[in-house]
Amino acid sequence: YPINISSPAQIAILLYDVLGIEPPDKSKPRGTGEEILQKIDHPMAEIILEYRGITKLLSTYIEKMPTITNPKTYRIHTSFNQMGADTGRFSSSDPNMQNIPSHNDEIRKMFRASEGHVLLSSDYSAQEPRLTAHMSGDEKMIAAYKAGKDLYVEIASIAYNLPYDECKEFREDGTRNPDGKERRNAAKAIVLGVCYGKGVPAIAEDLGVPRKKAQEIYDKVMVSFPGLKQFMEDSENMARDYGFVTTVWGRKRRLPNMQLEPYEFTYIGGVPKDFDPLFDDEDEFDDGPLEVDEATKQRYINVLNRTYSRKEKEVIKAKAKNEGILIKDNGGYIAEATRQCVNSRIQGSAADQTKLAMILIGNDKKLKELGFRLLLTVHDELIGECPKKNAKEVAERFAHLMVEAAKDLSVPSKCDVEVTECWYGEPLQLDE
DNA sequence: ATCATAGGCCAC
DNA sequence: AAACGTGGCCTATGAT
Ligand SMILES: [Mn+2]
Ligand SMILES: [Mn+2]
Repeated sequence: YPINISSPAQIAILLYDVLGIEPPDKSKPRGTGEEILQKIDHPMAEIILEYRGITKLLSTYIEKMPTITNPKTYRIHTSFNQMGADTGRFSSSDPNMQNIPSHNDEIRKMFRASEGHVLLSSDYSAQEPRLTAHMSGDEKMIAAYKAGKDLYVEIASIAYNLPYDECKEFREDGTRNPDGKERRNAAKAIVLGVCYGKGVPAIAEDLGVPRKKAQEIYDKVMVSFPGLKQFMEDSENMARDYGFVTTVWGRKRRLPNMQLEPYEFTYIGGVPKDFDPLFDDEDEFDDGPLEVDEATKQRYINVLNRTYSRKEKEVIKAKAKNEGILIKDNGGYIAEATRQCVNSRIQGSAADQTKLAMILIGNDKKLKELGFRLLLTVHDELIGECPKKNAKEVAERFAHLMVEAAKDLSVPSKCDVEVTECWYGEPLQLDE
């Protein structure tokens, strides 16, 4: 029988039914995602992965772009959606120019500066961690950035109890240190994971270390940077109290789910199971459904809070249903909102900074005189073009204004500028 | 044809 | 036993 290799459903039939392979991830018994296929030791899994990789690039980028270029200018015109993301970030669509593969030599060559011009791309270095350091006020984090240190290296050295230099990718003499790189990567994964609300088990999985080891590192990071832990708790409390969180520059993100009750109770049918209108002397029924009384709610809440297993919770809910009471569990929504609290403040502050930089750059007379024009924003990065001869002057001004966008913070900002012919291409030398 | 959803995957 | 945040676009699939 022919099968469609582009159909996840048909691939699942092939792998799990026809070939009888055991699903590596029990929570996704029919999954065919990249991580799952990598764990399957069968030539078919490898072939599917290869096919996916190629067709993704082919359909989304290589075949798509030529069909939407302006026939006269050969330019592509994207839409930047000012309110595209709830955090304050732009989104980009039709086409999305914020997810062009950056590690693929073939695709990046597609985008070039116009004749006689160069592309300038300036990327904030560690934008989000720096803003996290600022917002948290954590002395050690701030000190690390003030001293021009690499925070991830700093954290690795604390977590592993090793000198700073043992946690760097490169040694003083310029030779590589694979152990150092691994330590730094682990620290980076943990800091980012913490900021995004990742749990310890998932961090362990990422790092390929036992859960216990991941927990150790996690705890050490939290103890070493008390301001960070406080910042996370403050962010959650802000959202619980006010229903929103704010960024460094005052942008709000509403998170109403933080104010949900963990459980909501309603009578199925609007009245208790034993409700008898003939013997009910209160007229509450006319005003809508009856509310479950506090004592009953509390009884269920006490039982529910005694267990952490989803299965047992389901049993309790089923029992309640049998007694005519519907229990809505908001735990999942609250957990999600709790992760969004911290992340939104960080991501939103970064978006603010980048947008402020865009305003400074768009209003700058000098850049205008030098023929510079902003083309794209990719969250922590701005891309523009200018005449080749002005490249050096523009590059300096460009980066300066991006740093200037956040000048009164407790940590410095830093930008890396690249001047290229093609997007992500080989850096050009800037003479004169 | 157009729309909605799911699974999957690209970016930061 | 535990979803890591923010997006958009691809194909498949089933409904209108
Ligand atoms: Mn960056
Ligand atoms: Mn970037």
